[in-house]
Amino acid sequence: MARYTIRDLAEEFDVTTRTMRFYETEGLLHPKREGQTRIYSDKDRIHLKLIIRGKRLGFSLAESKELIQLYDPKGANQIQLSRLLEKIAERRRSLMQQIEDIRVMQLELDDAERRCQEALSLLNNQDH
Amino acid sequence: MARYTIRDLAEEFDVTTRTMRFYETEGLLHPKREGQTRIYSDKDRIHLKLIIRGKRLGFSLAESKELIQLYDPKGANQIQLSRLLEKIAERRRSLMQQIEDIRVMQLELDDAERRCQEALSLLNNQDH
DNA sequence: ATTAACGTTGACGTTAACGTCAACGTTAAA
DNA sequence: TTTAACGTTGACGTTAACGTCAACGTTAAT
Repeated sequence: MARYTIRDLAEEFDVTTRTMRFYETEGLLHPKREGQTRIYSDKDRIHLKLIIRGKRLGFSLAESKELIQLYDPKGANQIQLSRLLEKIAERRRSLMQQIEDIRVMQLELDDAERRCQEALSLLNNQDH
Repeated sequence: MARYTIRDLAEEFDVTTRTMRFYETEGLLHPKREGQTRIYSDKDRIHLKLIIRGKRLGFSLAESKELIQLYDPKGANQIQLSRLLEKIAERRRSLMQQIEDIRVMQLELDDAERRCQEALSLLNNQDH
């Protein structure tokens, strides 16, 4: 089992230590303590990675918290498990929507780039 | 040229009229006026669509504003055009990162679903 | 022994992206 | 004609996700 300081993980994932402590008060990380000092495990590291990736995909911290819970369904009862499965399906739909959004946006970037290039060559022709 | 009221577009894109006015003060929409009343064009509608899609992809309003500007590079000078091309490239990188994030997250959802199903069948076996 | 680097808590500030509410004008139907 | 539905501006409130700062403790090197 690896041991990380708050700074180790903060630097690895390019967040501040303040952010790490904030995630803890929000129930997203659960480091152990040695005296006052926080000690993070591999599990905490994985959770942090999920949070960061979630952020890149536009998820809120509350949503990332749900994602983390999906990761570890031990101790859930039948009702909770069904709800988890629903959330998984919901997440899948959201991701598929995002893929479609990205596809469309890429096409639009193609257009935008073409228009930019055209405008540029127009300017260059005027120069000479 | 189509004409839309604030409510038309608000309902179509499921935002409030307050939000539409807010986007205007932020320089993202530019409806014409008839008296006091706002009249939105097809162009405004496209802009709103870009904003909404941007939000689904986790972009801020400031970023969506940039996207809108990419759409319409007329009147930009050479320096601005180069910067636009840079932004386009930057957006592409961001989108590719998102696709990779989605791919990984889908694999993790596969895992999570499997674990949920396993936990469920365990519970069902205990029942009987 | 004293600095420097790192850790802690707690209180308060900040920004984005709206929501809420009051006070008002315009048009359309009953 | 008055009430209902829709529009407006302006001021202020709210939430998420941190940043900033003060005041303090611990360890490690000079």
